[in-house]
Amino acid sequence: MARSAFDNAQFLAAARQLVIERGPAMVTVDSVTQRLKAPKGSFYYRFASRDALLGELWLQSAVAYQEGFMAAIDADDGLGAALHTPAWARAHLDDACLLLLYSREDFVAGDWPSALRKGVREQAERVKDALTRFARLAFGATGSGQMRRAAFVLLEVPLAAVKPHLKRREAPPPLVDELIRSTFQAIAPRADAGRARKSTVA
Amino acid sequence: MARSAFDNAQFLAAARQLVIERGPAMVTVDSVTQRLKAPKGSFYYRFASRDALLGELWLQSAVAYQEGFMAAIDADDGLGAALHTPAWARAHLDDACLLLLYSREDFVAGDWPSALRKGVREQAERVKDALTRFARLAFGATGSGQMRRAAFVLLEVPLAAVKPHLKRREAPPPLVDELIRSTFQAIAPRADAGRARKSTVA
DNA sequence: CTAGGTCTAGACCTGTTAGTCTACATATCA
DNA sequence: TGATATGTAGACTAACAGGTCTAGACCTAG
Repeated sequence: MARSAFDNAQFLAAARQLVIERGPAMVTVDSVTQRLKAPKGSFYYRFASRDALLGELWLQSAVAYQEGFMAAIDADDGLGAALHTPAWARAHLDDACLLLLYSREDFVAGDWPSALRKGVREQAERVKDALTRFARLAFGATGSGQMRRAAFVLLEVPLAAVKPHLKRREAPPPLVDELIRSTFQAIAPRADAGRARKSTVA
Repeated sequence: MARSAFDNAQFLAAARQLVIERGPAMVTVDSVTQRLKAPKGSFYYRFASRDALLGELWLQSAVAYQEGFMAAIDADDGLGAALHTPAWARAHLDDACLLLLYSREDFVAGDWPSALRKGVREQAERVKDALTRFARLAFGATGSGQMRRAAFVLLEVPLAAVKPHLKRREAPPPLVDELIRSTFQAIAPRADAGRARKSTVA
C-alpha cells in the first residue's frame, strides 16, 4: 500500500504554518502540498476539499482555545475568562495568531463541509451558553443588553487588546492584562465578587 | 470622443457596494464592470489596476473617518475621539462597514500603487501623531506603554465595540457609547479633565 | 467636413486555482 | 506467491482571475 508517507496531521501542520506566515487566503492546495513535497493526490486522498482542511484547522484551534475559557466560566471566574485570551495566546502563540487574527469566514467562506458543521455549531453554542451564564452572574439578567456587555468584556476587549501584538507575532505583554482587567472592573464590577483575588489592580 | 458613459466615481461606487455586500476579496474587475454594465476597457482606461481601485476606495473612507477623529484630538477631546467611531458609523454606515470590518491588507495586499503610497503613509502618520498627542494629555508621557494605552482606548476598544453591529449592517446602539465611555474613564481618567462635559457617565 | 484625441467594446492572453483521473508502488493477508 | 487495500504520483481539466490589445464610436477643433 505504500505505507503512508503523509498523514492528516502533516497536512494540517503545513497549512497552519502557511496561515501564520501568509494568512488563510494564501493557503492553497498547491502551497500546502509543495511545502510537504507531497503530491496532490495524497492531499485529496485525505481531505475532501480545501475547505475541509481549513475548516478542520480552524475548528481545532477554536476548540483548544475554548477549553480554558469554558473552565473559567464554569468556575464563575469572569475575570479569569477575560484574561484567558492573553494567557492562551502566550502559551500557544501560533494557534492564537491563526484563530484570533482572522475570522472564521477567512477559513471557510460559504457553507462548511457537513462533517464540520456540527462541530462549528456546538462551538458557537458553547460560547453563547458561557456568555449567558456570565451575564447572569455579572449583570443579574440575560437580556440583549447584558449579553452584549458580556461579549464585550469577555471576548471583544480581550481580543482587541491582544491583536496588535499577535500581528507582530509576539506574546502579549503584561500591560495587556492590565488593560483587560481595568475594563472588566469598569463594566462588570460585580462579576468577581466571590472570586479568589490575586489581581494587581492598576 | 464618445462622451464618457462611465466615470471614476461610478466604478468606485460599484466597488463600494460589492465590498459591503460580499467583502473586498469578492471585488473583481469583472464583478465591478458587470454591475455597471461597463466593458473592461473602460475600467482599465481609468484605473491602472484592481489595486488602484481598491486602494483608492479604502483611502477615501480612511480619510473621511479620520477627519472627525482628528478634530476631536486637536481639541484635546479624548473621549470625543473615542466616541467618534460609533458616531461616524451611525452617520456613514456603508463607509463604516467598508473601513472598520476589514483591514487595509484586505484591500491591497502587497505593495500599494505608487500614486496612493504617499496618502497611505500620511494617513498612518496622522494617526500616530494623534495618539502621541493624546498619550501626553492622558498619561503625561509618550513611551511605548502610553502609546499602547492610547491606541487601546481611542481605536481598539471603539472598533471592537462597533464591529458586531456593523457585521449585521446595523447602526451601533447607544449601549456602545456607554461601553466605550466606561472603558475610557477606567483607563484614561485624566484625559477629559479640561473638557466641556456633557457626558452621561454610566 | 475631416483629423485626432477620448473613450467604449469585448475578444483574447496568461497565470493560478480547486479538483479529477489514471497509473503505479508497496505492505499485508490468504 | 499473488490479490487486494491503501496510498503515492502527477498530468490533466475547467473555471476564473487580472491584464492587454485592437477596432471603432463619437465629440470637438480647425
